[in-house]
Amino acid sequence: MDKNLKRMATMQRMQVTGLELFYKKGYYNTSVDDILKELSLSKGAFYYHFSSKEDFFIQIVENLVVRKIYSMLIEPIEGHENPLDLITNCFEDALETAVHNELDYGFVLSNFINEFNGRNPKIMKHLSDILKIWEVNLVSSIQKGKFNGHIDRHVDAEGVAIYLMSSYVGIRTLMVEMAPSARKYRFMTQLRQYFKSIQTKPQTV
Amino acid sequence: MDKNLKRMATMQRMQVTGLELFYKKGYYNTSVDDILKELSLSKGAFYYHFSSKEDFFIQIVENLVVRKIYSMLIEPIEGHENPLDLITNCFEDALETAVHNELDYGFVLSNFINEFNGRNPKIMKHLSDILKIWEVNLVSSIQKGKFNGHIDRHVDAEGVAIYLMSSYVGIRTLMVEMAPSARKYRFMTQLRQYFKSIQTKPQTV
DNA sequence: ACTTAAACCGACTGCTTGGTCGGTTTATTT
DNA sequence: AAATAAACCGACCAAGCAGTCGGTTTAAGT
Repeated sequence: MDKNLKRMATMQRMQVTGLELFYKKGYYNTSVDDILKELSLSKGAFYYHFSSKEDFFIQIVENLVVRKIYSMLIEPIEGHENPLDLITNCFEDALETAVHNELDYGFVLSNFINEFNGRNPKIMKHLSDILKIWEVNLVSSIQKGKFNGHIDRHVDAEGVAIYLMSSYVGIRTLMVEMAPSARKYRFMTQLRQYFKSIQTKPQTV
Repeated sequence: MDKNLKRMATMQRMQVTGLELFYKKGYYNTSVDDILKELSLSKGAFYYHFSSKEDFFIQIVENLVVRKIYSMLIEPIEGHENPLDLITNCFEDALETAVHNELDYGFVLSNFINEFNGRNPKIMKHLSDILKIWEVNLVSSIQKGKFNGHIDRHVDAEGVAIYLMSSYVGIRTLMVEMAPSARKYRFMTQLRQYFKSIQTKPQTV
C-alpha cells in the first residue's frame, strides 16, 4: 500500500481521537498517553508523526476544527437569500446537533479559547484567527443583506456580527448539561425576535 | 490576637490568591505550590486549613465567586425602575470593569464551567447553581417589567433571560484579547436594539 | 531473497504534581 | 514561667507527565 496513505491514516486517527479527548477533558488534563491508550499505539508512533503535544494540537485545530467551523457555521450562510434566514437556519442546525450529539465538538472553540487564554499565545493565535474568519464572513453576509434590502440600512453590520457570535458562543456554554433542548428553543425564539428588529421595516402604507 | 481572626485572614489570603491564579492559568494548570509560592506559605499551612485542592476550590466558589456575581450581576437589577434600563446599566458596568481590569474576575464562571464540564461533576454542581440563581433573578426581574408595563406582555421571560445570559457569557469570551473596548460598545448597541424590540409598543395614536 | 527505510514499540529519564507527616514556631492561658 | 494547642514548616512519597532513544516490525523496491 502507498506509504503516504498509511501515514495519513494514522495521523488522522490520532488527530480525531486527540480532539475528542481534548474536548472532553481539556488539553492540559489529557496526556499523550491517554490518547495513545485509546488507539493502542505507542509513544514512538506519536513522536514519529508529531514533534510535540503542542504541535499536535495546532495541527488538529488547522485540520479538524477549522473545517468543522467552515462546514457548520460559515458555508451555510453563503448564499443569495435573506441572510437572516440563512443565519437562523444555520444556528438552528448547529444547535440541534449540539443537543443530540454531545461529541459533535460543534463549538470546541470557546472551550479552547478559555483554556488557552493568557497561557499559550501561540495556540491562542490559531484559535482567534478562526473566530476572525467567522466574524468576517458574518459581516459580509449582513452587508449583503443590507444591499439586497433584507436588513435595515442603518444597522451596524459589525455590531450584529459580534452580537450573534456572542450569543452563540454563550448558548453553547449554557447548554452544557442544563436542559439543552428547551434552552435551544427559547434561544432561537429570541434570536428571531432580535432579527425582526433589524430587518427592513415595512413601509407604513 | 483572636486566633479565629488570624485563621480567617490566612484563609482569605489563600482564597484570593487562589482564585486569581485559577482564573489566570486554569484550575488544573495551577499547582498548590504555585499559590503557596505567591504567598510565601508552605504546604503544611495549606493542608492545615483545607482538606484538598478540590475542597479549596469549592470554598473559593462559595465565598468569593458567588459574592462577586451577586454584587455585579444580581443586586444591580433589583429595583423598581424599568428592568431593561437596570439590566442595560448593569451589563454596561460589568463589561466596563472587564475592559479595564483584566483581573476583575467578572466572569470567571464561564471559564470554570468550560474547564470542569464533564470532568468534575461535584464542582460543576456548584457552578451551575450560581448560573441558576442568576437566571431566576433575571426571570423575575423581567416578569416584574411585564407587570409594570415596561415590557411587552407577550414576551417569554425565561427566553429573554437565557438570551441575555448567553450573550453576556459569550461577549466575555470574545472580549478576550480582541479589541475589548470596541466590542463592548458594539455589543451594548445591539443589546439596546434587542431591548427596543421587546419593550411595550407605544400605542399607535 | 535481500536491502532499505518508514512505521512503530516500550522502557527509561527528568520533572512536576497532590498530598503526608513529624517536627518547630507562635501566641494565649494559667 | 510553664503548659498547651493552633498555625505553620519543608522534606518526602507515589503517581503522572512530556519527551527520548535504541531497538523491532512491516512493507515496498530491486
